[in-house]
Amino acid sequence: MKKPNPDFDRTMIDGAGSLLSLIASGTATSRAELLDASGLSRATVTQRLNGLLASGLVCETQDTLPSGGRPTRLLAINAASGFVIVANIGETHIHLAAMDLQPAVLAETTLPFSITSGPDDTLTQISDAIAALAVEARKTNRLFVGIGLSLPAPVDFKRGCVVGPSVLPGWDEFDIIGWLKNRFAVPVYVENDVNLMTICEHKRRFPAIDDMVFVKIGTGIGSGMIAGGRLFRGAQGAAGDIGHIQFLSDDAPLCRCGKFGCIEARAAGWAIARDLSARGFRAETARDVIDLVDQRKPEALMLLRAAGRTIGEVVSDVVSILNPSLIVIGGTLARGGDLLLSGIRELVYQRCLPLATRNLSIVLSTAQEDSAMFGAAYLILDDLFGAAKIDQLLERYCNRAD
Amino acid sequence: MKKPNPDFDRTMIDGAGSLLSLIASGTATSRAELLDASGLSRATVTQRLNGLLASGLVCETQDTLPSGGRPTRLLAINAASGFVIVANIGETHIHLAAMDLQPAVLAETTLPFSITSGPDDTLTQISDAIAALAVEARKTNRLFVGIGLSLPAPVDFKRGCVVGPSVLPGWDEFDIIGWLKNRFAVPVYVENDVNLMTICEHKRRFPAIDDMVFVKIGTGIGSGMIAGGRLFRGAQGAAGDIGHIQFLSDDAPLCRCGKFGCIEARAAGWAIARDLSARGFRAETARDVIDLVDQRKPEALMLLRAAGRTIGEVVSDVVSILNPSLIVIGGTLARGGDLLLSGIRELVYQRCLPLATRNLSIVLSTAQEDSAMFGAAYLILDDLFGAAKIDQLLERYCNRAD
DNA sequence: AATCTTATGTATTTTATTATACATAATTGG
DNA sequence: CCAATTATGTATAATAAAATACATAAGATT
Repeated sequence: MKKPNPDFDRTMIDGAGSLLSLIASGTATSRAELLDASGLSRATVTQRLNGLLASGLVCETQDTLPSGGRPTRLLAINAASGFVIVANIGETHIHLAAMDLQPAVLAETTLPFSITSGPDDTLTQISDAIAALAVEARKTNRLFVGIGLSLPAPVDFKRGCVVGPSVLPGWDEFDIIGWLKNRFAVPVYVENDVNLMTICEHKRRFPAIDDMVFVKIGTGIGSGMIAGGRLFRGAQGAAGDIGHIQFLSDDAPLCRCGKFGCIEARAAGWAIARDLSARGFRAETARDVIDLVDQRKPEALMLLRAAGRTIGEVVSDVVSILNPSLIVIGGTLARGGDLLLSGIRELVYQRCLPLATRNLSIVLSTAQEDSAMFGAAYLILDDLFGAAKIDQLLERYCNRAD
Repeated sequence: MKKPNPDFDRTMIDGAGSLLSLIASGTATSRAELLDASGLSRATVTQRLNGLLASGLVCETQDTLPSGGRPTRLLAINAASGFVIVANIGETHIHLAAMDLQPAVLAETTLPFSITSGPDDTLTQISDAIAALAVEARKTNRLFVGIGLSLPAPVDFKRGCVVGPSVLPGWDEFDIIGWLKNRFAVPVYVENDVNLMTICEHKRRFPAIDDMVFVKIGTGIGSGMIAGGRLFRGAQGAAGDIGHIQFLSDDAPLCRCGKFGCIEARAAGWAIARDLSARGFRAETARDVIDLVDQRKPEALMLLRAAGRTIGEVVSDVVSILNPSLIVIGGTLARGGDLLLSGIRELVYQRCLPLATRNLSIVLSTAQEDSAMFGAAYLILDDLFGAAKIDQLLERYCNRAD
């Protein structure tokens, strides 16, 4: 494999990190904007930008901006210059993908997975798959920039471990970042799947919105929050864990957490499936519920609508507390569409103060199955191309080019 | 009045803003730390720091740090070099204070106030009082750095106005910042009183805690949130407005907002006073309630305990959603101490997942009446001495020194 | 008091960046 | 095709900051 540019010398991109960050974040997409945003002089910007262009990390796009005179050439991160590998641990499978810096999928794999597997076995399997994907991705002379892992459990993002008892027995406090860094010399990120879906939804559809909440209603119920434009994780990474908010009533059902009356036990996929089973239907998962809804079974329609109202109670609490400008409803049950949404809207507009709902939208997610994986890619790229870490990344690009 | 230092020349502090910010934020308190934190060279730091010292803005403290050799001289913002004026609009009075940069009170005034006064009249009164305080404070040759206004209503911080219907009729959308800037050529900040109390509690007692919630339980109920070390305001500045979160029951009382079952109608000062009145006591305000509690009237004790549990229901929702590491309970009813606290703790530990309560503390506020005013001062100083605005502030110091 | 240690200031050289001015490039509109 | 217009690169002088090395300060230790 040839190097992308043999005339490349590492001194050419000394100090170019800030420019790279500006381009990556979309703050500056042209030379003129770069001059403005960086505060550097024309000569310096030209010199450093040439370094970045020679390194292959940055490229000029096809498009130009007409300006009345010579058109402005637009700059962008060269998506082909690197790749990330993300893995999403689901309830029955692990999906892995190598993605370029767009991020767009380059290659994928799926592994079988049992929730009872310990972290060591699972991470060994994942590592092998990562290694295979990396070999593939490297064939096009890309730099391996990072690994992202999505888990269906509360995650302490900074420490990179699952915290608290969860659906993943044996993972509590296990040092995932340490384990993976031992095998791969790249930055490793671990995050909860709902948080990653939140990031994906925010980056893709609502990048301009600073305060939003994503609610995932699938087999379980969870949420992620964007506060001031950034994911809000709370003290232990448990922020947004709304599934086990309770409200009591005469018929409060038993939740899988051991308490009575949690909204999960009232409105999550498994709870609706339970209620449908009691009425003689065959239903176990959120998907079964949606299948029955699609068949227009009246009982399923009724239960989903009721679930919407139940969830609406909690969403209205969230709105009162956080005052977001957008609520996005996702997860398998969100395929129920307006059936679910109307109940949520009903309760929110009934319960919240006018001030909080004045500019509030409540919409359905358009995210696909793979949104957690894209979220992981966004998370990695935003962090690595951010001002704080960009110089380390540049360093790694240089070492490769040697 | 003499200038603090006649040998002062504005070119001496060119570029010294970043150093000033580092000192103000406490990031660097010595020359060595300044060198480290700024990344500048020894010569540059010496030169700019000398400028700051000559300007009177920065001073060396009495204390030095023993180091084995020559002791390290510590640096600090010279609290005497400037002043802010803050005003707190309460239900019956407006308190004003001039404060130095510590912040510590230099002079105070109180004005009578009626909630029905319109913004124009009120601001005229406030302005006159500010002008008088400013004359006083300027006698010691200080620079007037900013004005802060605390309001008992939801505030859109960026726009500087009250939003939504509130206890302040006629103030909705009134441009307070514009009005005051018209009269005083200094930065003006407007914020909700509970948010300011939150800032005060955070800065004074828990500066190291990144995620906390302050709950004010007085005549009404409100809260403020620190998320990631910063005040979280939400989309319209209504974040933390938890007083009107409802939960239904057979005996849901009517709230002053017009809905049934809000926690305010169940557990705020006015609601307890209402219940005590129904039992033949004379009680109207939160203070009346606390007086009866102090007299150990069983009915008052019982109602306060019950209020604790009611508030605990909402606080447990807040904990589930935000995962803070600290809850601070303040406001007049917080004088009820453990009587109130135990009910809150009981519900939170009962309802929240162990992960969320593992490292959670729930404590009483120690804040005094004036905490909103100190909060306002902290808000002003943190913003003006922050990296983003420090150069403007320096500019103003220079113009004065001319 | 002499010595050690760490803090702090300063002079000098070297390097990096800016400012300025100008040259060149790539369009649009006539 | 030409002029107008805006984008972009580059040479040069001027400036700011860093690096280096050394000098001095102020306490602790002996």
